[in-house]
Amino acid sequence: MEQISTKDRILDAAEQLFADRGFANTSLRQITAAAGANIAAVNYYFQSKEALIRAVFSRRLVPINKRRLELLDQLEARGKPLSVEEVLRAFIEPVLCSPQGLQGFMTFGRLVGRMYSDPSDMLSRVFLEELAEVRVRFVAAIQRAMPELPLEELYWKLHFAIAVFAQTLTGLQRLKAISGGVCDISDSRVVLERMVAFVAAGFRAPSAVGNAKGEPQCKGN
Amino acid sequence: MEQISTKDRILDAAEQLFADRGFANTSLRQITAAAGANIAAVNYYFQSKEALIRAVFSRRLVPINKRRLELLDQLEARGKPLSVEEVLRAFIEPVLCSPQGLQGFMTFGRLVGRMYSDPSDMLSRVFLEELAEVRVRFVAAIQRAMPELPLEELYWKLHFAIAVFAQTLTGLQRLKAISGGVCDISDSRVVLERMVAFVAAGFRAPSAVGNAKGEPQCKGN
DNA sequence: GTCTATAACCTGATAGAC
DNA sequence: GTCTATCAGGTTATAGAC
Repeated sequence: MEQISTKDRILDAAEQLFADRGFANTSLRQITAAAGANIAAVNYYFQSKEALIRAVFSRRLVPINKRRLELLDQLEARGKPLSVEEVLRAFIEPVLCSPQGLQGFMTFGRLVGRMYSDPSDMLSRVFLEELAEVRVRFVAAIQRAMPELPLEELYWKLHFAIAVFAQTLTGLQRLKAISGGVCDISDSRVVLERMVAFVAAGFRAPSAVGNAKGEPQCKGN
Repeated sequence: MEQISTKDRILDAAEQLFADRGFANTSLRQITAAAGANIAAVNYYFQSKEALIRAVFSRRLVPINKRRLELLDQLEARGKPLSVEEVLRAFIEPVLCSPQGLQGFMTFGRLVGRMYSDPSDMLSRVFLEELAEVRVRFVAAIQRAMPELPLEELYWKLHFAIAVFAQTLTGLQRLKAISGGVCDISDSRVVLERMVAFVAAGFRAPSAVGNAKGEPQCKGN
């Protein structure tokens, strides 16, 4: 019952450690030690650290992206207009509902956030590649949900939305600590709805460029 | 005219490199090379890499935090109720209006974002310490601006707000690239107002917990 | 498939000459 | 103050035995 392959144990350990400490701060030795495997094994199954990172990601992201597109298909098949909330939910729900339950969503959520904010060129490239199709579909869906929104604003707000999703998941423990335990982070459903409500309101906010004509308090900019 | 001290050249180079590549991915050798200094100099002026990181931060953050509190004092001295927008502006404006103009705001903004999302214990500790006083004051100010907002919700929304600020600044170049140049990131005033409008709308969004009672699509959570 | 041993390299930090 | 030289330890990756 408990026989998980060495390859999977390495993937599991890598996922956990990358989520906890980031990519640059996690060595292959730490991973193989945690996995009860030998340092050479990671090079036998994967060729390099970079390839291992890719594998850790794809393992979760491929089914998540599949589920995202399914949910979007369902929404669109319904025929009638989409709400921003529905589109946003279709995007995040598959992350929160990972097969490992809450524990899994915490781990992979942190991992996604780390990857999104990692400075490495390779990581952002992988991240964007892996999300390319999903991105196109969801941008179109939001455009259909808010046809009056100019494209430039849509991109800005999408940028903000991704920031909320990514940083919220990586920083949940910090939120709990800073709030002195006031914030309950144990129910992924509540986390999802809080994020969606905040972001959807931001999407509906009126254009901000008018305000920017105020006195330029930043001399030189 | 051009004689900047070695210490300052190291700080400048470190700031730029940390912003570009993160902390773990930047070596002291790269920094001293970029600064035209010797590897031993960084250990002469600062004791360790950790101390250098602290110094890079304090140099900018101390005046920024001072200005933040000044702006908040001004708002509160005015006597009458604050709006969320005013409080948020008082928090971010000092970052955007760094003395080095747009270039400086881009660099330090990226740096702040990196620090906020860095996995290292030491960095998050420094970050929170450096922000402790400012945090208390601004939490109180937002509470005064939105007295009806429950404390738990306030913390959640603050978490989202910080995410938007931090990730937006680190990812401005990415936004420009993904949007195909549609998004203009050159005017810090516009960036500020877009962030403030989005976040303020999120703060005013109605509570989301009611929605969370829907069918638990996440089995097991 | 899994191991040991090792290559080749980079890291932060420091001692000591100038 | 600024340099060279070096230390002790970490890293990824690989060759070759079992």
